[in-house]
Amino acid sequence: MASTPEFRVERITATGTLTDRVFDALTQLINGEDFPPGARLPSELKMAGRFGVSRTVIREAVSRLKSEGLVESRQGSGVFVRDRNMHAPFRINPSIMDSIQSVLQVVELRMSLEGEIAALAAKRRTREQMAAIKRALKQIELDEQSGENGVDADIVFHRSIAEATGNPHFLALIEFLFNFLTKATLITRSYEATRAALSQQVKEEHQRIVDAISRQDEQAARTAAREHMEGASRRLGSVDLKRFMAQNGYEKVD
Amino acid sequence: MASTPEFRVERITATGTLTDRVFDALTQLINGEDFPPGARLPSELKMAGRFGVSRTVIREAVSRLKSEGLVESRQGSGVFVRDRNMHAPFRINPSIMDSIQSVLQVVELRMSLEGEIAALAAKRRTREQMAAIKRALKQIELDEQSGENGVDADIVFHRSIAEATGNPHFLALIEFLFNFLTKATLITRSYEATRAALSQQVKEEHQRIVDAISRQDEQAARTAAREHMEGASRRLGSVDLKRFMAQNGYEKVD
DNA sequence: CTTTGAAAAGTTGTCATACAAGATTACATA
DNA sequence: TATGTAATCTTGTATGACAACTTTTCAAAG
Repeated sequence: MASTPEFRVERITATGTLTDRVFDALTQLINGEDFPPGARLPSELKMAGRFGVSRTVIREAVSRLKSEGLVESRQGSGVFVRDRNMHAPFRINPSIMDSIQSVLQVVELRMSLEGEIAALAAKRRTREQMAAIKRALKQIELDEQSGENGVDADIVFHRSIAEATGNPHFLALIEFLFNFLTKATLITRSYEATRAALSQQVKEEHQRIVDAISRQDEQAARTAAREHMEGASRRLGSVDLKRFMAQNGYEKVD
Repeated sequence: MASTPEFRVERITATGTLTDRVFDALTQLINGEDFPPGARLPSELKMAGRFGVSRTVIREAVSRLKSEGLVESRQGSGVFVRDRNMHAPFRINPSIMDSIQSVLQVVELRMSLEGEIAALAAKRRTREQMAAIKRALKQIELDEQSGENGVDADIVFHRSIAEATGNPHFLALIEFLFNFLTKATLITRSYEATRAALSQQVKEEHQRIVDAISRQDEQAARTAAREHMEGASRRLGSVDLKRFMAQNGYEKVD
């Protein structure tokens, strides 16, 4: 019975399209106290009035809120804040990828996962999955010999292991993290390519993972994967990531 | 110099608003071969013509594509498919949460993380963070005594541990997973509440985690957290999740 | 023939208006 | 008081217009 709560039109972002700004403002209001879960947003017409924009802009902003899972709209009734639930996606703000430390934090997340993934893969892999893993490992060598940078093959390799867990969420999450780390990985590999010794090191790390999974030794697989990741992290830390990112068109901080 | 590639208007979803359908169709086209990264989508006017809808609908669909990180638009120039990068969010389709197995897969993901989180927390926690963890543990007991279901306090507890890792991504990811598992957790706790022995069991599991973190024993923390999660998983598996979800208004499969 | 520069055309961003479709509210009537 | 229907409100969609910006075209200058 309570009427639509009043809300402050505060702090409209100064940059970007009007839709961007309204979206940001509404996101703030929803994440704040102004519109708790279940609350109804003011009508599009009212919001247009308050924000001083057209209904078109409001609708596009709301459309994005829907996409983010923050609200849901019911024709004839209104737009309602979703009950803080399972529709909100997991995001990593790309603009944080501007420091070595930030990248390493994502690497650390991946590292944690790779260990568990390897262990689960060791426990559950089928014969077919094992074959796929070995194929992927072989492909890495082939790529190396033919002068490819090896990133794609590397991703296929780790993905084949994630698939062997039998849990699709591991695969999905790993792929998501790859999106962030692809370029960083490329760094490492190309860096390594200039040093045969290091490349050999990586090869051995890979082989240890595969062997452990092959003989279904959970603990060894976890350890091998973790060591591989730690090695990657160490190698990554030794290049000037910041300069690399600038050269490769990474986005600036907002 | 190549002209805008032709595209098939295929398989427009049969349900939902026009915006939903166009969004789905465009998503398919982008994920397929039709619009590779870097490609420019046809102009909004052309798409409106092809799909047989107004430009309004196209714009709202594109607005959602932007929100998903699939495309970016440049005024005066066009809408371009982003090259596979870091803007795509990680999602778990809520509609898969309809079977016990699916829920357990998410639980397994969380389980893997909790172990690593506990280990990292043991390694890095500050004195302040340790105090926060102990406060959170105490709050769980208080809530239990005052008859609360304890879910909120439980979340705060695990969150305080994730914070102690010093890596914000762990916290963000754990919170994301909580969104899926909150109700499932509630199940377990309320189930446990009816059995003092089980509740005691959980209390001991919690205590072991805290102790290990307190004395900065990485391995013990990992083991304790993993055992706690395995226990939760076991307890979760023993209730009729499907019926519970139906009673608690979980969404139906689309 | 090449370069230059400005007009023309194309595209996204924003506004305004209108009506359709569904939901809610108000109110007259039984 | 209960009921059903009209009035009203809200979101969904369509259309037309113009602003802001980019790309293309093409004629004039060198």
